[in-house]
Amino acid sequence: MQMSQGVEWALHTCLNLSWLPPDQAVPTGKLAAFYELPAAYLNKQLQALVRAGILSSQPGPRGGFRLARAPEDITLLDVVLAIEGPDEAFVCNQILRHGPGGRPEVDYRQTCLLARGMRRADIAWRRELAAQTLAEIREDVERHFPETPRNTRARFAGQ
Amino acid sequence: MQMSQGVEWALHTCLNLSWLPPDQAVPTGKLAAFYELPAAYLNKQLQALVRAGILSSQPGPRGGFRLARAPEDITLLDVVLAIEGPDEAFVCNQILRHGPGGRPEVDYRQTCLLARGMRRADIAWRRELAAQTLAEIREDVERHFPETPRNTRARFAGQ
DNA sequence: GTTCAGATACTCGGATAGGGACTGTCCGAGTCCTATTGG
DNA sequence: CCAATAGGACTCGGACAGTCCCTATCCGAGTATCTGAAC
Repeated sequence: MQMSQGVEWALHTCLNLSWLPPDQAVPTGKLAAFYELPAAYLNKQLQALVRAGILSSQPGPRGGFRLARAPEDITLLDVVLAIEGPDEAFVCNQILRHGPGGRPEVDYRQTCLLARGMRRADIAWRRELAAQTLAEIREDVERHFPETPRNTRARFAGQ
Repeated sequence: MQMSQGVEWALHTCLNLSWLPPDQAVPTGKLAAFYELPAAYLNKQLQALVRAGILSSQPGPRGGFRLARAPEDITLLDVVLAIEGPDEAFVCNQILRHGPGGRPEVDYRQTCLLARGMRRADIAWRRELAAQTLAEIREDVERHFPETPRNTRARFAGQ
């Protein structure tokens, strides 16, 4: 099991956008050049973020992507779910239905205690991701690396 | 991101084995027939459990698989890691290294605050899985479905 | 000088190929059981 | 009757194809800007 690397791209890109003025749109090319990523593929991830309501897009000259809402209202879980989809990692295929005494009308995704145990872990994972907003991460970065905001703005302002 | 369905097979199989006397070995064919699973593919998953020290195998007639240690010493995390591998879901590819001011000698898997946030969630997930032992799950099942142990034993004893 | 229309260049969005991992299957190495034969 | 041996059947373990999703790319639809001319 391995998460798509698009998650990493999306997280860093959203964090970079959080340092820019809210009305500044950045096109895919500049966002990709920041980390030397393939622009067309990054664009695909950004589309998913737009569909999730995390980014807003604008076509044409002076167009690009910007944050659709405040960094305080964007959690790590929001970004991860936008890229990876809403389904949880462990999917219960209800093999108990094919076992001895299996009833077709029972929803074993709810009753199976193993599925419930896996769900408990998934909930803990989501709770931890939902507890971290983009604004908090940004503050942490500014505390540890004070020059990052200025460098980021300069990189996107240049040209 | 979706977990291999072999995890579900492995979990249920280990749980079934926990109801049998510790010296009873069950071959792949019977374990697969219990849930109508493809025997050869289930065997592949059981091999992984043997390599992880969760099951022990014995070839030849009267051979098969049995739990290698007590259900109290087998956690859900042990089974999941045996099938899925030890790596965590989010892998930090250190794209900060290719960004402005990226240093080749820095290990960004440790310093990147986004990677750290994702790691926090992964740790919470593993902590929750490690907190549930196979023995506790077994007791829960016996409490909710008292006839399950007898049915399981009968199914494996029959023939 | 101002305004309007056309052309242009730029950007997003979805549709289109390629590769790796999960899924599924098969056959060989090793082991235990059993039947037979000789004492 | 007992023991040894040879054969057979059974099981695990790793090696071999098929399929789906992630990766990567390209081109068309739409929009803001710029230029030029007309008023």
